Amino acid sequence: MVSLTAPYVSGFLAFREVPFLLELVQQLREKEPGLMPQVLLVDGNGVLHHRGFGVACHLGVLTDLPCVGVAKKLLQVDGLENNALHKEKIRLLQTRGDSFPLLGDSGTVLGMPTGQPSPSLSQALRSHDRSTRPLYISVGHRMSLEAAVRLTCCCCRFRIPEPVRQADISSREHIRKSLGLPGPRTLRSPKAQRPVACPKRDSGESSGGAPSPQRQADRTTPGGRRSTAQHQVGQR
DNA sequence: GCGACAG
DNA sequence: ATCTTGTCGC
Repeated sequence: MVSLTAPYVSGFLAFREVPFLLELVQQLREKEPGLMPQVLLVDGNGVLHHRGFGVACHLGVLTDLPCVGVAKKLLQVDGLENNALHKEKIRLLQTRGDSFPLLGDSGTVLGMPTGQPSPSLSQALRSHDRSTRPLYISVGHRMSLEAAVRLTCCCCRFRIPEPVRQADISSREHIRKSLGLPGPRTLRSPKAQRPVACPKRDSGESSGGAPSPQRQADRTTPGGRRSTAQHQVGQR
């Protein structure tokens, strides 16, 4: 269990979560090196970021592990917009694995002018046949966008890649068992709501024939927090 | 008032 | 992220 102190500010997610993710990787490295994953699926963006360097890039550089940014919402940056045109493109993704490149209008890659058609470093991906909502995959560290998209898709039993999904589920369970037991909403009684604690405000992989390369994700802060005035409770 | 808003 | 309301499939 960890206690997050830095507030969540869009564009600065890494400053809030990376210290804890890094510590986990380091502990794994010294205590269970055999379980060290070959790649990390990070709940957040890689280069699809205001400054081209999201949490997946931070963690990748600090751990020297290949990282993939897996976001559930489009970070509208560099001219990218979740507008009608974008939604139409999403609608055209027919089956799992279908994707399209997200190309900003800056004409730069990682902030460096190319003077050439900029290669996309992120894509919208339909990860499952049964889910219309896409995943926004972006290069984090030491992996091509193509490999990142394929790997992510191969990890999807449902919309969210299993490593991220399982981390999410277990972390929420851990929080539920420690702090009160809000438990998942039953959806039974329409009027069963807990009192509000806080009034307002605060308010490179498949080498060899050995399949099953990656595993382990990182995924951090679940939801639990929001009790005192700002933020606490992390997990794992 | 309205749009944005990775988690 | 969290919260609501509503729909659909198993």
